[in-house]
Amino acid sequence: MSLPFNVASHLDTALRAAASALGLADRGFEPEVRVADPAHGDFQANGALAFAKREKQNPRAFAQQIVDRLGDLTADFDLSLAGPGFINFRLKPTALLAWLQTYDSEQHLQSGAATLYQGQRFVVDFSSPNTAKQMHVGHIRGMVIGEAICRLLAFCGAEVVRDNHIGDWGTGFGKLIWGYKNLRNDQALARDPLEELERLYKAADAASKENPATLDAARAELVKLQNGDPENTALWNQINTISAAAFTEIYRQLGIRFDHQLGESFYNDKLAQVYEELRATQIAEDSQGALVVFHPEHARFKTQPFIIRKSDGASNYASTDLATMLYRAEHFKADAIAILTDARQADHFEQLWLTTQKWFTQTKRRLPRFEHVSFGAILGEDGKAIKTRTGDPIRLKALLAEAEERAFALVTEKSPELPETERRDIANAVGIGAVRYADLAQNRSSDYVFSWEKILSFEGNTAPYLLYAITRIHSIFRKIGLTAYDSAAAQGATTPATDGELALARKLVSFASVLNLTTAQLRPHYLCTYLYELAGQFSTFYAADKVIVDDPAVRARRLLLCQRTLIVLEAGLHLLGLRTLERM
RNA sequence: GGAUCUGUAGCUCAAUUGGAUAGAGCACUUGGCUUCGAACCAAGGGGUCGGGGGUUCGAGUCCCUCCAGAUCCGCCA
Repeated sequence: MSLPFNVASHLDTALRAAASALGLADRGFEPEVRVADPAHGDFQANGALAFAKREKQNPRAFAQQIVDRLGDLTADFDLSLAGPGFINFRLKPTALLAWLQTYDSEQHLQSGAATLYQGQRFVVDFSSPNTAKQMHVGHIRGMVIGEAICRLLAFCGAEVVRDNHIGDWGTGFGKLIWGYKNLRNDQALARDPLEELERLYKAADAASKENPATLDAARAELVKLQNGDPENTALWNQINTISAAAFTEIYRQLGIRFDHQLGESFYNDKLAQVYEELRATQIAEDSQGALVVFHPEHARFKTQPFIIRKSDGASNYASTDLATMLYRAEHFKADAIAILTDARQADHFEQLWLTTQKWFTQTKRRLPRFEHVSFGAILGEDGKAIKTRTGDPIRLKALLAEAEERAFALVTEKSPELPETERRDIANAVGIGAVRYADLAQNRSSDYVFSWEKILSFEGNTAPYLLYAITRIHSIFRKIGLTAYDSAAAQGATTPATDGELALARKLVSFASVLNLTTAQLRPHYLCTYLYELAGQFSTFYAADKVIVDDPAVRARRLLLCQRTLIVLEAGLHLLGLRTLERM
C-alpha cells in the first residue's frame, strides 16, 4: 500500500484513530503533526504534550500508549519517542522510493493536492488600482502576492474567481475632468496618455488648493458625472479605457489575469439596497448627517464610526465595499472572500467584516469566510511609505525594465555563447522573476524599505538560485540525450541510500505540508523558503553524488531524484507566478 | 490621547503561530573546477531574540510594563 500525497495528514488520521482506540474519541486530542527538524525525524507529533497536560497525565506515558497503537505505520515509518513526549516519524527508504515513484508529474502533484479545497469557491480581490494613476513599486505586492495566492488555491482544488476591484469612482474624478477640460496637452496625451492624465490630476489638485473657485468647478464636474451628464460620462469612459490599457500591459508583463474587473462604479446601482437593509435592521444609524455603523461590543468601534454614506448623500468606499460583499456572496456564491490591500486599511476591513456578519445574519444570508490579506508598505529611504503624490515614486514600468537590463548583463557575462535572442528571453525570466520573488519571499506582514540592491539581488534566497538548480537538472538530461521528464530514465531505480539522496528525498515528500501551510495562512513566503531549501538540498546532493555513473541502479535512482526535484521546483515556481528555463 | 502593526547576527530576512541546540543569504576568513553547468559546494567566526517583569514541563512566539519606528482614528480609497 503506497503512501498518500499528504503524509502529514495521513499521520494525523492514524494518530486520531489511535486516540479513539484508547477511548478518547471525544476528548479533543489534536495530534499536531508537522514537518520535523531532520535531526529528529521527517514528521513529528506534539499533540500528546498539550493533551496530557490538560488531562493531568504523564505526557511521555500517554505518548507511549499512542505509539503502541500505531503498529500499522511501522511498515513505512520508524517511530520513536523523545523528550517529554514528542512522537517522531522517520520514513523508511522503501517508503520514500514508493512516494517518489507515485508523484511523477506536476499533474500528479496537483491531483494529490486537490483534495485540500475541493468544492470551495474563493473570490480573490487583488491589484485593484486607481484609474488614471500610474502603477509604482508600491503596487507590486498586491499583484504578485494575489496572483500567487490564486494559483496556489486553484492548485489545491479550489475554484478561484479573480476580481480586479478597480478604483474608478473616486471623488478625484471631478478634479481630473476639470483638468482634462482646462489644462490638457493633446500632444502629451497622444504620446503617453496615462502620464498626461496623472499630470492633469496633479495640476488640477494643485489648482483647486490655490483657488476655491476651481475646487467648486471640479465638484460641479463630479456632480455632473454622477448625474449622468453625457459629456462627462464619455470622458470618464475614455479615461478608464486609457488606464485599462496601461494596466493591461503591466499585467501582461507579470503574467497576471483576472476573471472579472468589476470596479467601484459597477456597484452604483446596488448601494440603495445596502442603505435600506442596514437601516431597516438598525445596524446603521444617522449621525451628524451621515449614515454610520457603530459596534458597541467592540472596544474601538463603539466610538469609531464606519461611515457608509456621507452627509452629502454621496457614497464612499465603505458603501461600495458592502455592496461588493453582497454581490460576491450572492452572485459568485463565494465560500470565501479574500481581499488584498496594504495593512493601513486593517481598521476599515475589520469594520466591514463586523458589519457584514451582522447584516448577513439578520437577513438570513449564508455567511462566507472572509480574509483581509494585508501586507506591509514599501517604504522610501526616509522610512515613509512611498506615495504617488509625494516625492519621487519609482514607476513599476521602470523597475521591470531595469530588472531585465541587469539580468541581461549578468546572462551575457555568464553565458556569452548563447544567442542574443535567447539571452534576452532568459533576462526576462530572471529579471522579472527576481523582482516578484523578492516580494514573495518575505513575510507579507512587515514593511520594507525599497532598494534596487535588494529587489534585484541575484544571490541567496532568490529566483536566480532556484532557476539555476532547474537548469542544471535539465543539463544532466541533455547530456544523456533524454528529456528531463522521460520516465525511462528512472527505470530500475533502487532506494535512496547516500546522505545527499536521502535528505533530498525527504525534502520532496514534505511538499504537501508546505502547500497546506501556505494556503492556510495565505503566505507565499512559506513556499519560497521551502523551494529554496529544496534547491539547496539538490545542490548539496549534486556536488556530493555524481548522477551519470556506470552502475545502472544508482544512476536510475539519482535520475529519479533529479526528475522529482525538477517537477517540484517547476511546479512551485509556477505557483509563485515565475517562468522557468531550461538554460540560462 | 486611543488603537493596530513592527523591533531577531554588522546588513537584509526566516523560525510551521507555545516545542527539541534561534536558522539562511550578503559581508568577512579558509578550502574545492582537467570530473554531470563554480549564477555552485564545503567549513569557520559572528546572537542580552529592543529593556524589564510574569504565566508553565517548555517562551523569539502568550500576558503586563517601559523604549523606538510605522500606520489608523467622521465623511479620501
